[in-house]
Amino acid sequence: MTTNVKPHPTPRVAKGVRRRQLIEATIASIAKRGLGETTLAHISATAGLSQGIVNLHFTSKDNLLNETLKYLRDEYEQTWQAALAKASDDPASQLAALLKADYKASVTDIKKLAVWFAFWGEVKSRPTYQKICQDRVKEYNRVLGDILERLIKEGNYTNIDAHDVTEGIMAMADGLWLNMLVSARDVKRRDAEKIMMQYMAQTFTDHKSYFL
Amino acid sequence: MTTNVKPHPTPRVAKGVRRRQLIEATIASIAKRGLGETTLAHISATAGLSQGIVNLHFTSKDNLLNETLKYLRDEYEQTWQAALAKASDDPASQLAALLKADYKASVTDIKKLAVWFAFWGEVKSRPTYQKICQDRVKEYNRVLGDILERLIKEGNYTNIDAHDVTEGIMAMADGLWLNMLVSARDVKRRDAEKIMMQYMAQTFTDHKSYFL
Amino acid sequence: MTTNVKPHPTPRVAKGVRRRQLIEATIASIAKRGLGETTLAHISATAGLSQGIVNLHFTSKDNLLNETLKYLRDEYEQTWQAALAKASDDPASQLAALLKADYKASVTDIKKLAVWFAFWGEVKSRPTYQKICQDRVKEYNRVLGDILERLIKEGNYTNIDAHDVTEGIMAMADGLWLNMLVSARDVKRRDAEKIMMQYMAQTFTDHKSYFL
Amino acid sequence: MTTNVKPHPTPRVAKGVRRRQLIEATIASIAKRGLGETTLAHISATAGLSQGIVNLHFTSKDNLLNETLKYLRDEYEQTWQAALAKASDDPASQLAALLKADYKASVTDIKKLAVWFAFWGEVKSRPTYQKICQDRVKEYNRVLGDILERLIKEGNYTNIDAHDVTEGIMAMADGLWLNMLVSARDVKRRDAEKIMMQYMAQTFTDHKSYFL
DNA sequence: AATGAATGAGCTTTCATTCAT
DNA sequence: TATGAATGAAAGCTCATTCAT
Repeated sequence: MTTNVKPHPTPRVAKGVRRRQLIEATIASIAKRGLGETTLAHISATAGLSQGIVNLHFTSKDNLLNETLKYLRDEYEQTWQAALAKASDDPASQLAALLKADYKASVTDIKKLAVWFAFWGEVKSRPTYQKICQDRVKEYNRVLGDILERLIKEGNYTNIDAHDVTEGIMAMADGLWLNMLVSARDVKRRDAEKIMMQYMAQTFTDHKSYFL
Repeated sequence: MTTNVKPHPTPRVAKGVRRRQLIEATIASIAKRGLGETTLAHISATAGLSQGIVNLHFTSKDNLLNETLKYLRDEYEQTWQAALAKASDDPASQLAALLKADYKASVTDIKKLAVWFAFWGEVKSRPTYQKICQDRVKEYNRVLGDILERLIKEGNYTNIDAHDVTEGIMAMADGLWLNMLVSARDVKRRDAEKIMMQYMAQTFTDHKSYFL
Repeated sequence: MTTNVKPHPTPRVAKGVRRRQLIEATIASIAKRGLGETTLAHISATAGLSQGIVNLHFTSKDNLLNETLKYLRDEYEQTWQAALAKASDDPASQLAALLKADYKASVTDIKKLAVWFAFWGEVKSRPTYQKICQDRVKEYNRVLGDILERLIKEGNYTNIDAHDVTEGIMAMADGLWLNMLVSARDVKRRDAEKIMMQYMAQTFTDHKSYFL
Repeated sequence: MTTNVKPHPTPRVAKGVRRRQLIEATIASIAKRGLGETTLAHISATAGLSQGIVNLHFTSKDNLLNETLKYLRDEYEQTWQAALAKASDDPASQLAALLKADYKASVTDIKKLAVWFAFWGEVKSRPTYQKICQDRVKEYNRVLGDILERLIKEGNYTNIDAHDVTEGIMAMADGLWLNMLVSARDVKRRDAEKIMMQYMAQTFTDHKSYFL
């Protein structure tokens, strides 16, 4: 007469904890398999939980993916804002601090890059993703633009257009991420940072020392 | 055994023509719906052909996607090589011609950008895609590197590292593509070109006139 | 992502019960339509369950068919072993009991015969089927051979070769099954048994009474 | 300017020749892959001809399979009738000749056995197959029955029922074929013949010498 | 007579979602 | 809350059949 006992009566945890656990399982699964091959079964298995768990906590897969993207966006924002808070007030220092934040280990984590690009790949056909991805960039763009304007004014860089350089920087930053993802070429974290800093040094020649 | 089937009115065309037709339908469908939502039914319907047609000509969906990616890679290569062939021999002209090729209408076609990013999004988990994407970049990288080395030597830009600038340019180029795709910001084709050209002008100050 | 789905009223039962239900639906479908025309849709409909149910419980159609064949093999083995257990110890009684077991209603059930032959028809090209079919026969062959040896020794049937008669019996048994399946001729259950018993009576003339 | 020339302008042959060629390709394919896995593509490839060829000559796959089964039936009938024609007139000789014909190499060809069983496996659900298979047996059954009746009368085997022995023989014959097909046990051609002959020797004890 | 590209119904399989436990 | 058996729409792929060449 064997008394049948559940092996793991999964402990109850706070709602937020479970949600974060599932979001992180989602990131892990997308990084491993790609967005297209990621199923709810993979995600719940990665989290060590049961089939139905995602629908319980997120209602639908679509919603989980949206929340995952938002989570990454927020995490990214917090990272650069923290870096900025620590820097001195002068624009060159702030610029260097802001840009270097992109090459912290936690940001260039290849798993997270893979997830970013997975979502970018669907942006065109998924307005929700597009919205979230634009949000990621909007505030960053504004802050970066302000810093550049101050730097241009203070440094008297009369022939430099703040807006264009903002776009140039952001483009190069994204492109360096892509290279880290796709490339067999040796664009590693510190290389990427160096390339970006040289761009700045060549652009703001009188503030070279801040970047190199 | 299976069932009766009605006649078919489709005109016969050469095998290569049909394959290209299907590849183009694939690109159209990915651009419209995303890679994840693109089905063989969509593709064959877009091509105005029957369900089984893809398996007939490409054996499997996977194979069709690989061939589509290769097609884009080859087309891209032909575009920049043609642009280069038309330019004069001096490195600054060649550099300008090479980089500007990225902003021809046929290249920045938003549909094709969407497809590129759709594939990049799966690169991490699909070795075949990674291979093809690396191929796209390899030759370009070599040619760009050579031009930069010549320019640096001729122009006596002693403090510029050819390799780093190569990577910087390629990163910015990809990033500008991404911005064109994701952005609601007004990074349009000519803006993107302008941003890139200013990067060059600031880097190779003595050859400004070649870029602006 | 995929689609909305309505509730489901099916009562929960133990896994083993569901598996057996599906195996029996498989047998019914093969008997009705043949192996070649049996689809998972038929099987699940016969079981009164949904499309996906077979893959849920058996992973693949192939696996379901293998398990179905094993189920028949085991059931057959249990039948003749039970018959043998009930018989007295002397070899002639055991022989009669063993052979008569083949003509019990549950064994000659035309549905099951149809399934056996359906699988035999694929044996040559399906090693898994061949393996299972050989298993069915191996133990039976050994037990029958032992009984015959004892009978030959006790009865002093010096000119009879146990091995050959074993094969002869088994061949005739299978052939009678085939005749029951194919034939419009009146080879029914009791006829088949009579034919087999006469073969035995003619072979073991001094033990006639055990068979007739 | 390459003139495009068809590699093999398939030679035209008489209709009957092409049909037989396709039937033999069918047999080869069923023996190799089983009935369930045999496609028209396999068959036409085996015959070295084009896709549409079967429908051209046989209208449908179903019809081709029916014709294949008839072909085997006719071939079998011709074999045993030829053997009978060569034997002397006395019933024991005729019986021996008739039964031994089943173990000629051309009949026990494992490929053909595989095909027989493939069709038998579908007999229950395919009335057409059943009809043809019954035809195979009907005439044989009549002839064998006649021979046995003559032998019983001449030999004064008062306790032997011709009809039952007919069925017994036919069953054993089919069963031996099955064993040859399924078995890893060493039931080879000559073994099978020996087993059958011993059955006869034990049944018609006064004519032993005709069988052993 | 022969070819083989094209068709499309039908198959197996996958998987987001539901809900009784 | 959490589970996981059950669902069923939708996917990729197969293949008998058709027919312009």
